[in-house]
Amino acid sequence: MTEFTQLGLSPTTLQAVADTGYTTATPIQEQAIPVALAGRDVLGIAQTGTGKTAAFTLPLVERLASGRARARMPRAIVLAPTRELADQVAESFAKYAKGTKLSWVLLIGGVSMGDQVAALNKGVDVLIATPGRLLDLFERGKMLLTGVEIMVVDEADRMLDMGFIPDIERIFKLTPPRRQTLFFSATMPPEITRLTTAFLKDPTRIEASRPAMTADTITQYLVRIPTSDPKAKRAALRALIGRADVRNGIVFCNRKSEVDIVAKSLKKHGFDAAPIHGDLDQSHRMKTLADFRSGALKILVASDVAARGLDIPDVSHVFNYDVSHHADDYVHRIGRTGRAGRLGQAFMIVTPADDKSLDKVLKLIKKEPEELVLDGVDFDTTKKPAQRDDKGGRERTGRGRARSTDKTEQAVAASAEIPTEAQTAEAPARSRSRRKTKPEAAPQPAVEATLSEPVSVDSDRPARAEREPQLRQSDRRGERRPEERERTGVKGFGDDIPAFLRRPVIIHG
DNA sequence: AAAAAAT
Repeated sequence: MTEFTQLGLSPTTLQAVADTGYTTATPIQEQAIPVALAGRDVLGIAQTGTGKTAAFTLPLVERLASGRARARMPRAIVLAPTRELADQVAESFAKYAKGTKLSWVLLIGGVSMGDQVAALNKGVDVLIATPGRLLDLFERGKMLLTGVEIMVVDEADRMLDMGFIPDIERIFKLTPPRRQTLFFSATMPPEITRLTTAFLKDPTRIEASRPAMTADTITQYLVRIPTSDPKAKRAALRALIGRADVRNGIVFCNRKSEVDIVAKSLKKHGFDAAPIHGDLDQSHRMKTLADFRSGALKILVASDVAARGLDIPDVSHVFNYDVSHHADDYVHRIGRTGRAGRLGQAFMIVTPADDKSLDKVLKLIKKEPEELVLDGVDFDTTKKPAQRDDKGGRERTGRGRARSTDKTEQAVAASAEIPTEAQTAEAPARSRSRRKTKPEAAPQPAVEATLSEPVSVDSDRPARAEREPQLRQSDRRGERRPEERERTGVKGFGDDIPAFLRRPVIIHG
């Protein structure tokens, strides 16, 4: 166990760390911080949740604290793949740089350039950016990158997935070769290796990967349904979400349009749900995420924008409404639960059309998720309501036993019952696709241990720090619209980034 | 089959 005090940080920085309540450094922090403080390049192989963000923010603050930026000449760049991730880095700066005179600005798309340009003109030490907006501003002549002393690349493999590598390469070339580079990636595909070979100088390689695939704090379940009918899938989803032990959760869909539909449907059925994906405007995305973090929103319906990296405190459940087409996305999705040693559950709704994607997922996770049978959910959406066998409540997929799919309450109530082995053994809905997985693996009795009293969203949630972050030099928004700093439910703030983005958030990596 | 990110 290494304390932050042993890492060579200055008293000012240590005070900022102490103010966050952290005392012990994570492995990646322990290894990366001394190397970065010494001015050397770092190649960090680390996932989200390892303390990565602080591992580069702290040395950055420390090394830049003494100097001062000139107009349009930033001294450091942090590149992140998504706007939300960039914002999280900014939150990290708000915490760790508060004892210094450092200034920084968030350069992301979806918000007006005015404030960003003004900050650049005034002179800002650190650019925290997504590649597109950074290059856009550069091309407009709003900055020079020849004064960059340190460049940080976060989640490089995800940037690769998103086609950002040419942009990253270009930004590298715009900065002086003698800069220090801190480069982070969860995996090292060849293209990323090539990049590090080209742009890092004798880097210290630090690996702090978490246990390879899926954490064993996550229990994975698989729910097979006999049809791809969206109505049936939504009915199954409601049955799962309605379970008593769902404190909060994320529902992942493969398409943005599906995210909207599912969120709307859930709301219609009385669930506290809201959508998030890349087509929603930035302020809306931020607000939804803030609500979800604070516990004001229970169910987040998301595209893969929320699969990785986002600093969402532990959720109790992840629901894969669609099976990911890419297996690694599945791993990232379910990694939103079971964090920090807590227990989490992940469910995957599988239709016959998903066999191919499912195979890839199963191969990657090298596990056989338990098959959960939804009692009392009718998947035959073509038939009229019929009587329900309340005594047993055990008929399953109702191929011939139709009930209306909108009888959510029935579905939910029934699904909370624990299927017995006898019941799971011959679920008719499964027979068709089970051969795709290991046929010899007997289905397990599912989720027995997980049923519990209903838990309110707000219970057992730590009180959020009330401390208002300091007004920064670059926080022109705050200067101009001070009233927004007080509120969290800001609507219609247009191009301004609202104050809730500035509140303290749990730090991770 | 998709999502993300500059507009």
